Amino acid sequence: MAEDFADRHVARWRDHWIDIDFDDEIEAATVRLMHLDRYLTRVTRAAVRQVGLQDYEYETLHRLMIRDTPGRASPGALAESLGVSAAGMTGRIDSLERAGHVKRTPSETDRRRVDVEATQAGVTVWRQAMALRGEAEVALMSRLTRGELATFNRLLKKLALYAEEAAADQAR
Amino acid sequence: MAEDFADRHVARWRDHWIDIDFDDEIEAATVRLMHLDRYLTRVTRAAVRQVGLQDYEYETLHRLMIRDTPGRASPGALAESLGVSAAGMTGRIDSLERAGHVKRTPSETDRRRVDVEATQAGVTVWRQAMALRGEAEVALMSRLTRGELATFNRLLKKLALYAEEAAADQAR
DNA sequence: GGAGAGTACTTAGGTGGCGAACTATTCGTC
DNA sequence: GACGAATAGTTCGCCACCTAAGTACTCTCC
Repeated sequence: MAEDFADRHVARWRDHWIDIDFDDEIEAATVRLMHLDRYLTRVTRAAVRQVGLQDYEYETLHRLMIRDTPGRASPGALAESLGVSAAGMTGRIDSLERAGHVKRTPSETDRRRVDVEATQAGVTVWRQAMALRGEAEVALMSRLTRGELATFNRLLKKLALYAEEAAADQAR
Repeated sequence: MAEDFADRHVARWRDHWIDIDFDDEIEAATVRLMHLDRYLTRVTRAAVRQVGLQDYEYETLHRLMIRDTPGRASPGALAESLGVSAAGMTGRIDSLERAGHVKRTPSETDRRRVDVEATQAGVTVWRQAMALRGEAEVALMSRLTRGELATFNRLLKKLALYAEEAAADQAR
């Protein structure tokens, strides 16, 4: 197989870490993982632009839709799951509301609360972006055979479980 | 194996994509990949804070160090490889220069150019952050056996090669 | 049942980053 | 060898996001 970015990176850097434990395989895996994420981010951005959304608008709409209560959430919960501050969330919702992709409804049971709900227009534009994005993901992942993809997922899951655990520990 | 975030995500969403091709394995792999990247980003941020750097300062210093001409680059090249605008780069270098981690030297051959060079202090602080970050990466990747890690890398590389190619095509 | 702690969201003020215009220099070509 | 195009970097105005403070409620418990 040809050299990729990570191979070149590791070859260049093996010598610079005489004093710190530097593991070629681990470094290469990390670099590739981050590289792939960047690629997916770029692809998503392209899809999002095509349907006329800002990145942050799509991201917010997306998180709103993939909840267990799809299309409906409190600003706080949304902010939390997006890793954005509550103040930042207010701004995002303002923008989405102005564009008509989302609407605020005051809660009736608790007057401090607000419900954010995706409008029909919001759902439509989100699904358009998702479809475009999905195509690019399929194109990428199709480089693996079904068997390889299954293996890949099994290994990713082992790592993901650890990451979830570690993140939960840290939050404690 | 226990359920992870991606399993729950896919289970929840299988029903919502009756009209668009939705592949469980591909979706799970994508979600896990992005999740892991987030984890690595968070871990890096923690390491960076410990040595008293801002995220963007570390990132810049890091990119400066992992070039083929380590510790030395033009602002333009740096901006390009960081995916940051030239204007943004000016700001980052200003900040790093003020902190004494980097210094600007006008080029002698081409008077439009400037060289950015890491100072001794900059290299030291970067290496401290790297060491901390490396520990976390090893902890994560150690969840895989050596054999699994090799397989993981082989699959990642297939995807990475495609991503590089696709990105190059798009730039054309 | 009312004071104080806690919660949900918004407003205010400051910062990094972006696109576009600007400055200074070099290259290409006639 | 001189003029226009290209290139490197910086400055400027704007925008999203952050932290901290503010507003408006609800909950706890004496």
